[in-house]
Amino acid sequence: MLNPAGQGAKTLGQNRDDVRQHNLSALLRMIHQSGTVSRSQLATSSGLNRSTISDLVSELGDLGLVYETEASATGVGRPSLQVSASDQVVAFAVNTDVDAVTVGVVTLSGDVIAKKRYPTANQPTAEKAASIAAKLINELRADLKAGTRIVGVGVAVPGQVRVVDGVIRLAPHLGWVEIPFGPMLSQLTGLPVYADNDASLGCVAERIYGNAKGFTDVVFLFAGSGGIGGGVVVDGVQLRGAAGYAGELGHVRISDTSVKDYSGLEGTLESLVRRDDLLDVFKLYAATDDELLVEISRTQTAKAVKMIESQIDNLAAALGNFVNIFNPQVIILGGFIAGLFTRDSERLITGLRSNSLAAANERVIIREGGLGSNLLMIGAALLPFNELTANPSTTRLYPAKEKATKS
Amino acid sequence: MLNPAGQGAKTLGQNRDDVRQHNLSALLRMIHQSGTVSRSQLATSSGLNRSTISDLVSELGDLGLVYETEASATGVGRPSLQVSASDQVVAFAVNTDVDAVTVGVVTLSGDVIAKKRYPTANQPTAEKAASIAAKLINELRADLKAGTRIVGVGVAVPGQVRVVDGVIRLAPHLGWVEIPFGPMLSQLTGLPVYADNDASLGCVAERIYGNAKGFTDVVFLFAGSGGIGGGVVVDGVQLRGAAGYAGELGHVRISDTSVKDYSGLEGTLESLVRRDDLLDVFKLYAATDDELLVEISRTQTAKAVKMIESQIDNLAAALGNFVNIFNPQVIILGGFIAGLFTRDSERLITGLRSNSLAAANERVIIREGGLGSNLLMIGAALLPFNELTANPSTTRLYPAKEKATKS
DNA sequence: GAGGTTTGTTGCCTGTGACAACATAATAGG
DNA sequence: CCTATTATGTTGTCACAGGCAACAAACCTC
Repeated sequence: MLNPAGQGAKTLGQNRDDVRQHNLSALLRMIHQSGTVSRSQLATSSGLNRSTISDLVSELGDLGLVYETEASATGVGRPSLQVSASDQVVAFAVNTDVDAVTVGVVTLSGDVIAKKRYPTANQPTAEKAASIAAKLINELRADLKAGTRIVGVGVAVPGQVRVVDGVIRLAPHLGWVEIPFGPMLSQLTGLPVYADNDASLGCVAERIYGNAKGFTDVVFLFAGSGGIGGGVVVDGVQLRGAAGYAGELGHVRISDTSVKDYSGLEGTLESLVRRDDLLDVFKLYAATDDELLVEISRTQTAKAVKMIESQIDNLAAALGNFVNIFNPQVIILGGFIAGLFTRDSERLITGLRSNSLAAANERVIIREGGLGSNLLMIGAALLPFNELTANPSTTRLYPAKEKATKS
Repeated sequence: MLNPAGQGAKTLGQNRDDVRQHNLSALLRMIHQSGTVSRSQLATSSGLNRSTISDLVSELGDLGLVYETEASATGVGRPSLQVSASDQVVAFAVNTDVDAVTVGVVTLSGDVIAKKRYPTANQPTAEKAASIAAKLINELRADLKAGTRIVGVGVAVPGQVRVVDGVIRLAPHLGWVEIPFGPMLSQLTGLPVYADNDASLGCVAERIYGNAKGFTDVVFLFAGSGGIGGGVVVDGVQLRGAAGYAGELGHVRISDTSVKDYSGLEGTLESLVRRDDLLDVFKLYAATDDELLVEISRTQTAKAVKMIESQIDNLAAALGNFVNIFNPQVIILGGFIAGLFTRDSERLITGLRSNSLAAANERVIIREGGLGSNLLMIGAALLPFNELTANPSTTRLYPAKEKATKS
């Protein structure tokens, strides 16, 4: 069919062929997002006929993307076949951070089956990071079971990424400017590489697998050692903006102060809610996220309490803005700001209410993230998987071993 | 076909029937948005075959929604038939404001063919406003040419509207709280009534007919006597949020000050960029928008200049936030803030740049709105027209005259 | 007026999903 | 244990939408 012109249209493709592709894509997406679904469930939630589902699923099976198993009977009637996403189809997930490059292997069924972290002394240069990532990918690729097929590589970057071509425009903590990271890594690995902002990917991951599962309007805020990043899902679709830089929620100005954040902007959320400030009052010079969370939850020092309260108030002001702007169903907090929320959720909620319109804030749910340390692996892998689910029958897959070897 | 599950999916409708409906809808939307298009243009931009276009357009013609005219030849080859949206199909547009209720008649072809303004002494109650609107609608309906068919009524409200059922949750300037305005007006007129926030509708109108035409990512900011409203289009789709309250850009906090806006929120854009403050320094007690714009552009008083500069700086801070959040292609300014922009565009742009990330702001275009006083009429009429374009063959149309009368 | 070009029209064809009938596998109840 | 009921998978047929090719029509250029 044909996309509605002007309204979110990209291509106005033809019709006859596209119906089939569209339905294949929709089914594969459902299966991917659920991991395992029964055929009958696919039929009811898609509205397609049983016979059509049968036909489409078998085509996905022929493509090696899904497989069917007989279900243990659960109720009256003939038990429906269970359709599962293949775990023979994988994507590599890459996260380039200040202190390490991490690469994981994620299956289409949603599991992180391998992960390697390569610590770096200081911020690596982009060339260094790319070669580390390529090395880890090749190692992990060699360890894959024979028959495994690779969709591609997804990269989660703490900075602004031009999504169309994988160029990193600016990653302040890494000191990277205008780096064609996607093409570089693609050349080194021979695989298609997709890149996006880390927090945006985290948001989508939380929406599909985490604590925002089932919601269509999500605001995600993640605070790490490298400042505060954000991601937004609007009506089930990731907010990207004209060039893919949308969702920079940490750099939203909420105050007149001239304190600068890591990107040089004044009075922003990121400049006022700082991990380092907390470490200072706790007199810690370095700490893991877990240690910091413990400290936030138990401290009673007047000075520390005051700092925490001030950060909660600033966070509340920013969240109020996001509620006015997006009217989300759920706000997901990750990193140490989740600790601020659990420390004094009432203060945060009160502050949020006083900074936003009642109509918009009355039903908002605030939650911690649910994916923990696998967040960015799962998020980054969604990039190649989205390519696959969009075009199930035409996306090229790559073999586990580059050259034929006896195994 | 089938909407991609989870990704912006509402209903997962069937397939076979829907293709036709979908294509009809897409064509009608193209025709509606362009006013007049050639068949060959429809074919190329939709990707459908000539013969299919012919078939679909003739069906739209049978439905009385479009008509074809022979084109004057423009180049080589047989001239393509021009397809135009019917001006026999109309919608009523209603705007309830502090000092008046305005009702217009807008054709599917995009023209405002009639408009009546009914001034009110103070803020009207909702009942009063509904009965005025109904009275004006009935008067305008009686004047319609025989054969005209009515799609419905669209209402633009300065406040938060629950879009699904047309309930006005809060319209601070009007003093309305929890008013089922849509159902009220529907009962009085016997027509389907749709309602939405005025600025959101203005944004969509500017995108389709005004200075944001052709862009997919738009931020719209409108400042009137009743504060500052906003609307956003993301990837060609209006930002609505979970319940339809999204886009309240005027209530975004950008400062620590405790100045309150009309909704009681502190330090927001609306509290800092105020029409009344400008009137004060100009020593005007009341002024039309045009008078105010003239004053803004020509004043040289030190006090007034300072006020204008301060407002520009605050506006720039807010726009910087929106650029970081949405990464839009274009920002449209309406009302007196458009005057701030033309007064000193350089200051505004400099301020915007210092408040946003370079990657996101480097290509942003700032413009005034292009629809003038018809903005809200065109915007409100889009609500019923969207219903029609979504379901061209099933939407019920209403006759101009309620009862058969000899004419 | 002839040739080239673009578009509308017509009849036929293909692919896709719906549908109905039947087969299969479970539960429920006696 | 057998039958009735329910829900699902499978198969063959059918309807329908859009593609396609051939032809006709309307324009331009020379």
